[in-house]
Amino acid sequence: MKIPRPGLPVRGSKTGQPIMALLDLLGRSWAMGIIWHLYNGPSTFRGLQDYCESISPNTLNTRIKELRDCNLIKRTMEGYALTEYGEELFELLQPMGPWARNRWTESFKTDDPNSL
Amino acid sequence: MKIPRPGLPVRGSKTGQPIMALLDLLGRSWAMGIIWHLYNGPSTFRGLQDYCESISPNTLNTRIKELRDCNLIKRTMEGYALTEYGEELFELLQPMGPWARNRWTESFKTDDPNSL
DNA sequence: TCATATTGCTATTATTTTAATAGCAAAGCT
DNA sequence: AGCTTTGCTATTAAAATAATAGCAATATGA
Repeated sequence: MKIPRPGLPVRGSKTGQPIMALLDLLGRSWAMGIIWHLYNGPSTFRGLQDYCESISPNTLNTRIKELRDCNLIKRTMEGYALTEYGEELFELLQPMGPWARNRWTESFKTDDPNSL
Repeated sequence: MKIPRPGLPVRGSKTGQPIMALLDLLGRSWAMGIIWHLYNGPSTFRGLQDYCESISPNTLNTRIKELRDCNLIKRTMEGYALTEYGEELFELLQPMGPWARNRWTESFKTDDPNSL
């Protein structure tokens, strides 16, 4: 699949708006999970495989390549790690954790249809 | 594909941590794009099709169903719209727009390998 | 009332992604 | 020399998505 880049057309958007390219990139299987995991520290290829319980090496490889090409992760001596950009992005994603745990989970418990 | 739910195992995570379920849901083609678009206001099925330039009706349908089941969007008389939860989630996603435009785009212009 | 348009959707087929599995070369122990 | 770890590639199978056509229900307009 074509690697998205801000400024170039991507899957579903001919304008190349940076946000569309970013959503395309992050909306691929495991992309956000990899970023999420790497915030805990560098991880080897096989460490990532273990974390993403059902990813295939092909897919992981592809995703790694894409994320590297897009400046979000890099190789280090301890394995793959977030770049400074990757860390910034993670910090934007981070609030989703508490929101999912607290608010979103709660939405499944409501029987009041008006609240949706 | 199985619809993710906080507390149940999802693609790639047996623990069912809410964040994993959320990342699974959002990491499907067009899911974030649909949420992004609907923040501008309600949109019909065909309006969404136009927005997602290359989505197929099957996929759009599936995605709509998933997002509805997960309490992020709903049907209204003016078309599909974000629920209160969907709006909250969008607001968490929103900062990615400026970041993509300003910081991320900039990362592609750098020739200094040390900055990555 | 008859045609036309819009909407939400299904069906079918083709293409693209992803998963499952095996395995290999290089490097580092022991 | 044998064993492990690491980062992959190759092959095949399954699943997701796209492309395209089209339908039933409701509205609109002449």
